[in-house]
Amino acid sequence: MAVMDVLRQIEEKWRKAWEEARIFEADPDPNRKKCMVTFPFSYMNGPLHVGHGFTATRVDAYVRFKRMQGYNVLFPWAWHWTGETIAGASERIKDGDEEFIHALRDIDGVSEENLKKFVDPTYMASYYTKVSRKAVKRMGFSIDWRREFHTTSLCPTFSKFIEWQCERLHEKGYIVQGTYPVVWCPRCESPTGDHDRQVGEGVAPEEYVLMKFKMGDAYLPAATFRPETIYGVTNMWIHPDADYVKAQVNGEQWVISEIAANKLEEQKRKIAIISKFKGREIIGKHFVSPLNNRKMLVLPGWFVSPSNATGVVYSVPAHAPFDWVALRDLQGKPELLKEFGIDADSVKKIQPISMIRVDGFGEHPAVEMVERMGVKDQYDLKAEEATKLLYKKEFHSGVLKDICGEHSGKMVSEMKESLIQDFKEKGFADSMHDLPQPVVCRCLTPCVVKILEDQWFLKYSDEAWKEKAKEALSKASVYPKSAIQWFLNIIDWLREWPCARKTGLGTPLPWSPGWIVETLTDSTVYMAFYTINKHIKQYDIKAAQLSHEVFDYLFYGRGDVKKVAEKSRVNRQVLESMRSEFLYWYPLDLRVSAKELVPNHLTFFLFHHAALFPKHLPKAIGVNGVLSIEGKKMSKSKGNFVTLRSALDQYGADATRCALLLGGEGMGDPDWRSENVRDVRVKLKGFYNLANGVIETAREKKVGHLEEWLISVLQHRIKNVTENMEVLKTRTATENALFEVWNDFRWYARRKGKTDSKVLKHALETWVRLLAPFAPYVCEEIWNKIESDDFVSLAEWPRYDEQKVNLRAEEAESLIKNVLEDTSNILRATKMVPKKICYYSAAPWKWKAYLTALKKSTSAKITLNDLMKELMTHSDLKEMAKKVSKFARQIVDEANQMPDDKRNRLVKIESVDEHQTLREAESFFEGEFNAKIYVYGEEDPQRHDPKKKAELARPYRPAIYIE
RNA sequence: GCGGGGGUGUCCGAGUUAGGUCAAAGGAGACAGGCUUAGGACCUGUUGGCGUAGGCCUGCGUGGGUUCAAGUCCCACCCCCCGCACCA
Repeated sequence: MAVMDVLRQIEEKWRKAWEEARIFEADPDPNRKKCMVTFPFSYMNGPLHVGHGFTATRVDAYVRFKRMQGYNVLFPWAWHWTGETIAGASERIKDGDEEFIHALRDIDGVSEENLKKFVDPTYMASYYTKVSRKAVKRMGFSIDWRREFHTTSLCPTFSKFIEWQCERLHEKGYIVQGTYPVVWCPRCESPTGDHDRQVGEGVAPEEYVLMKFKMGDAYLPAATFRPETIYGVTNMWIHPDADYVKAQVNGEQWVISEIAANKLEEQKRKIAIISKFKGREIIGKHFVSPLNNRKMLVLPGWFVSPSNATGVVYSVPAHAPFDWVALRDLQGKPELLKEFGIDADSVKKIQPISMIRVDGFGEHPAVEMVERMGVKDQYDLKAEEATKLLYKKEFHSGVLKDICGEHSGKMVSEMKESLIQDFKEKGFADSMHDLPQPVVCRCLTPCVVKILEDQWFLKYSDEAWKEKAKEALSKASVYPKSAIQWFLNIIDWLREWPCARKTGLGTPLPWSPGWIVETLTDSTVYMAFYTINKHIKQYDIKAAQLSHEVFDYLFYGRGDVKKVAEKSRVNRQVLESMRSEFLYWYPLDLRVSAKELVPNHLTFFLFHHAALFPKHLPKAIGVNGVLSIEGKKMSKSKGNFVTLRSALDQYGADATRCALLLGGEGMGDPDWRSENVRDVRVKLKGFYNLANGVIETAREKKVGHLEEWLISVLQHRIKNVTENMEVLKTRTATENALFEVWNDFRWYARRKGKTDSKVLKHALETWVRLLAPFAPYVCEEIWNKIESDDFVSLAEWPRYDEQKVNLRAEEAESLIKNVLEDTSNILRATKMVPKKICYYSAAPWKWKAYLTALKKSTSAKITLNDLMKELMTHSDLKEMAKKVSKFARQIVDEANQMPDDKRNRLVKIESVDEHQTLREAESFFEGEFNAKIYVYGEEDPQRHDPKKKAELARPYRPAIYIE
């Protein structure tokens, strides 16, 4: 039968068997230690892919491992429907977005019939939930499905839980109202996030400082990021052909571009247009500096963009390359000024005013920069680059010169904020938000910045809350440890987080109609809901019954059960059982996610647990890398998107699981390569065959050296896999459980020449259990053939048994490996075809000297002198002092440099019977080298030793002679 | 820019916390042999270079340094990936 068929049948068989036996359903059991592990519910706007599979398989492997260790393990599952994306996807289908529909049809495998129904977001979500649930089951994840749910008001009982959660946060002052600038689509009437943009990904609103220069009865609010340069102003730039307005802005008259006036209306300004005109109409007029009433000219600047901030720009030619080039353009071409009726001389007279000192530049950095880079004129693209470079330089290392009044002598980078503050207080400055680059919504509408009022925020800026989150973090184990610093940085960096939106699926904010709880907010403490959802479903408890009092009782033990039961009409015993179930399972023992959730979900998870469940803080957090596909980032549009289902169809569950697990651990990004997965599949089939062979042929009861060796090394594998699993090093664990053990078996077979030992079958029992968390299906099948009665999924995890460790057997085996290697090496170097190979084991006195040296070097480095002194206290050695001293010279360095654990091991086992060990391996060596093997003691008078090799023998290093 | 993670042999990928067992696990690929004969199957071995005796040389991003000894420690530099907010 083909590989796939056998494995597929096995999978089907055991998936059903597990389901029927309900072995993954977990109920509280006070006699057993519990372990609750979760995987973040995934968003159902598409099918699960192998990226989900990677993290989830790590979770399941851990869960299975813990279950086998005897823990009462709960692994629940749920689905995330909250947010705008599903609704947005439906919208795109309604609009007939071909590219999008194509992706759903070809990658997700959605039928035409279903596609039509996708215009209903609820249908879409439930469709993907159904498909994904099937894939999750096929993967062999050991889930208690009785606790399953999905989010949003479409699951009213869960919605009630979210309401409760929000109320409690609100009460504690962690949800507050505030006002914030956002990128806004006027057509969609909602904020436009990065993913919803056609143009302008990554563009965020920036706050421009507006320096207000008086011009007649109005102000020219010039927009800048560098308000400190006001000390170097020489003139104003206005685009002559752009549309400007004079407008009443919050009680003042401003001259700004018409576009700017519209923008300001979205930013909480009261705007009344007084007049409209082209820019040229104010060119040639004078304005004054707010600092000292210095009079300056408004000049034509064609580089000015009316759609950037106010469309009014002040000129600092000493420090701004654009300003200098534009001024130079006018000075060099007086004819440009004619049409504006400006006197060319007065423009010629304008000199750059130097006001920042910066290393590497003289008086006028902008002038130098323009010359260095050869910027031709204000239309030259290099002007932009020059501006950026100089800005950076002056910001980081610039110092304000004496003409800057009270700010003189200060570093630009250090005084900027306080200067803005100061100017605003004095009424010289104002500000506005704008986008540094154009942003266009997916609906093709250009976006603006809108100041949103009365939004609801999670107050992550709260210092006390941050402290609690950090404490929660410090109490949790984090795997890998290197993620801790990242979490700490994120906790510090987090500020207000908008926690409600106007559109999309979700739970309405209970106290503020029209707002819907945002997706990251409703996914912070929902794991607590798993503990009680079993009862909610079992007893058909309705949402209306789940009042805040009920949750308060369940989670906090607040109130009188009798009254709570009466009021909610939930049976009292049920309530009590829910309460104790929560107390049993919570806190969470482990939550694992990909690292992309560190800056948001996982940190929020900590914050919210610290706020709502301070007595039930998560015990551990696992973070892993993000899976790529054939070396590239997974993406539907690029076509390299692998759904879990397609992986299962092609490779089966065990291979998919193992390939994912072997892909990586820690924060490194694993890679999915179909070639690899195929190889893993073949490997697993090989394992299956090997195991069957061992089971069928086992009959030899005799336990010899090699059997002892195998059982001994197996102990190290057990220890290794166990220790790595404890810290979620799933890759290392899988690698050891699959390949390293395999190699042990292989070496055994090679040495022994046959595989009919019962010990081998016994070792297989251990091996199968070690591998079961990773490849549960095939292991279940083999286990069944060995044991027949129980599930390997419930079998006892192998225990490291120090009694079974046989260091002497291990050293003896490593001696054989070394001799094998040395012999091969000699054969390679000499290109001989051996007829006869002689091995000479080291003489007893050498062993004695060797062990003396090792023991002596345990505590401190030894010298040749010291060693000799000690050796000479033995009369037998003293008789052969010359030989001994020659030998001692050889071993003193070896003893000193030997790693401690190896030295300890050798000291502990005293010595191996080298001669005997080699004798026993004679037939093995004969088979390997196809030559006659002779084993002698180095001082054996009968030895065949024409080249006098025997005396070279050292402990663990027999001398070799080949002919 | 800020923050996090990385750069290892043909490729993937351990090892770096505690320097020596490291020419460097394991897997893949390649090569050779077996099996058997067309199957991308299975088993075994080899896989940095050199070498007529178990050795030597070169090597873990680059350049320095510490040490008897460095992939592992210190300093400087270069390069790659990821996150940076109203979005799941």
